[in-house]
Amino acid sequence: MKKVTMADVAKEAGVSKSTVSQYLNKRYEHMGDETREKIRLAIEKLGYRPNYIARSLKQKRTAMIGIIVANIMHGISTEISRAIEDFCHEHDMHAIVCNADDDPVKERKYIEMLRARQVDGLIIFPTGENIELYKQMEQERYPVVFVDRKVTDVNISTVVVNNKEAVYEAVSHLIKNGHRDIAMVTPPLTIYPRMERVKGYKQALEDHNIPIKQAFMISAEVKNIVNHLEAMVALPKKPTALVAANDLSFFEVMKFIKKHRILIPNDLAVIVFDNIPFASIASPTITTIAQPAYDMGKKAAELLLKQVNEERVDSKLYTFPCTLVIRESSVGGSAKGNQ
Amino acid sequence: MKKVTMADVAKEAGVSKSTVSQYLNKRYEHMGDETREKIRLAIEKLGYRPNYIARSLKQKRTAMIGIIVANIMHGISTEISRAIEDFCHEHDMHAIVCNADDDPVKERKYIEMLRARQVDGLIIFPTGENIELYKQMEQERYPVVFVDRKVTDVNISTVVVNNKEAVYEAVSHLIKNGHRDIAMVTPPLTIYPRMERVKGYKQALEDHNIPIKQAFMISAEVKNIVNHLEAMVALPKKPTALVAANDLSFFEVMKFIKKHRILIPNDLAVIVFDNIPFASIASPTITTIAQPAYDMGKKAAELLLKQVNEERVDSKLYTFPCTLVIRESSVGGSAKGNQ
DNA sequence: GTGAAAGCGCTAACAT
DNA sequence: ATGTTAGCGCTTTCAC
Repeated sequence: MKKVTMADVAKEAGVSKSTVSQYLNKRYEHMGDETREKIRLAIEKLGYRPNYIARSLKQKRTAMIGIIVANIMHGISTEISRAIEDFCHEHDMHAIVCNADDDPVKERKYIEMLRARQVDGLIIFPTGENIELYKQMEQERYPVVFVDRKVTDVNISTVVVNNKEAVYEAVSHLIKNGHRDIAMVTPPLTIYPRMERVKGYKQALEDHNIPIKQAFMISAEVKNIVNHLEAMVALPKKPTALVAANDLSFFEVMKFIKKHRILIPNDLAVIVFDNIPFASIASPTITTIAQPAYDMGKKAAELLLKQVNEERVDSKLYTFPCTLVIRESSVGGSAKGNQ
Repeated sequence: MKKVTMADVAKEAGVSKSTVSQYLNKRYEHMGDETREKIRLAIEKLGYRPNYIARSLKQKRTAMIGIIVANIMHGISTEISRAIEDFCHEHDMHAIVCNADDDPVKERKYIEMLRARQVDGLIIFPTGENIELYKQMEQERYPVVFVDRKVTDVNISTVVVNNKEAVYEAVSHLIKNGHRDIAMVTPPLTIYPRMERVKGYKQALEDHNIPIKQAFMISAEVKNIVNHLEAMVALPKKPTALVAANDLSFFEVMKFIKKHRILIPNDLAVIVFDNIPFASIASPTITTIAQPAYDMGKKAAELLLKQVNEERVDSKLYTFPCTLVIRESSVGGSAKGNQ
């Protein structure tokens, strides 16, 4: 584990450090061809590798950004992160991903850790709880973009989807197919997207003059969802359709469905918010509300890099539309199966 | 985006930089209580955040390690990475993950990029193609651990599973359940684990006096697997059971199964190498060969951190046993379904 | 075209 | 118990 520094290369090549530096930064405009060759040789001979840490210290720029996802278990986080990374690589930047695990304390820790490591900016799927910290970054004009969740009272560029409208469309689709007893399953309504999704659900029912039944509206910790489902199907009137507000709650629904040998879509039509991996290859297929992860990630990265490059960007909300990916076999042509 | 440096804190607190440095490194053994308090106040007042880049330059240690996965699409990579990260965090280190995408050129690029960023060590799921580079790191005594794949001719600590034995066990299980026509599906046999898995398959058949049929042995690029399956079921004698060598080939098998409305396990018993997310909640359930991802990741991280801390570690091969997770409904009690 | 020198923000002897 | 000093490896004026 030897250490070859620029000084060693300079000495070996018989030039000065600054010339080597020029070479490394490909500024060979004013550089003799033979000097250039000497340096190339010296680098190769010594196996020299530049130290980006030292460079960053001087340049005040690491060419790294941080991504803090609220919860890596949500498939959508990974998809968006991948898109961000791709965009970064195209611009010679690197992204480092951290998982806040839905914990504001961890979120704060990661924000501080990444900033201490001098990342050039941050893309955050905010827990929403560290308002003071968000505000401080806003005020310092530190480059930040929020994704997935809107935070009130903070003026930071944000990329989200049209949660409410997308669920509205999905529920309307079910209604159009004859369903009137439609359940919704969601983790606790602590964060913005889930609240929006429930709004869309309620609005759709309302607009079609279907009363909202509290019993069909399950909002509980993931580990308790199955219990609530048990209670729901014990009712005299069972739902014929169900909307899961995200992948995690959907997995619980699947466990339940499997246990009770419920058939999709005959016994129960199912729609999920989120791309479920293999939704299309599983039997039965599952209708999904797909978020445009790639576009969102790309947009977020683009907004961040603009800020990093000191372009003036006024913070606004970018809302992307979801797509209802209808796989008819999962929704059924009618609600008769269960009556 | 102001910049508050240690000097500012020192001035504000009326002490010297070194005292502030001591404070930050929690070496307050020999520090007056009121000095300590003055510094705390100054830091808070100025909103000072230490610059880890500068610290790293001096200390020659970044408290970061790199993970280079061969292909992030393999679920196992993610699982092992998570375990590595957990272990790192317990030891106040951070891990940054890169995806070589099965491309030796990208692998090389990432190795160089991460080393230029001065990561303290590397955990690599090697493509196996950059032998010279591996050897160079070995020779420089740069801390490296390989995971998942053994590389011949390079003396680097490696963590793998007992691929051959695990498949042997799985195939024997099928045979015990009456199957004799057992197919194997795998991506191209370019890398170590796949070759081992096929060896286990062949060995099991041999030991049970079942002739190996070339037609039942599909080894093809993922996108061509479905075509090969089509050809296979067009044969007069179809297999009654199938082993998929990894998750990616399994997904292809699932597409095929769905298209032809093949029932598991009645028409075809299926076993997959790799934990398939939701194998247990999907209908039908799938029997899997589970790799001990957590243990592997932990072991790899442990081996690496030992090297980072300059403990002498002799490079050896650590082989972890897999578990055959039998979900009977997916394997069937007999092979009669298809005859 | 190339070199000398002054830092970037921090740590770690060594003084005091 | 606190301050002084000399770098870490690189970039970047500014001379020559």
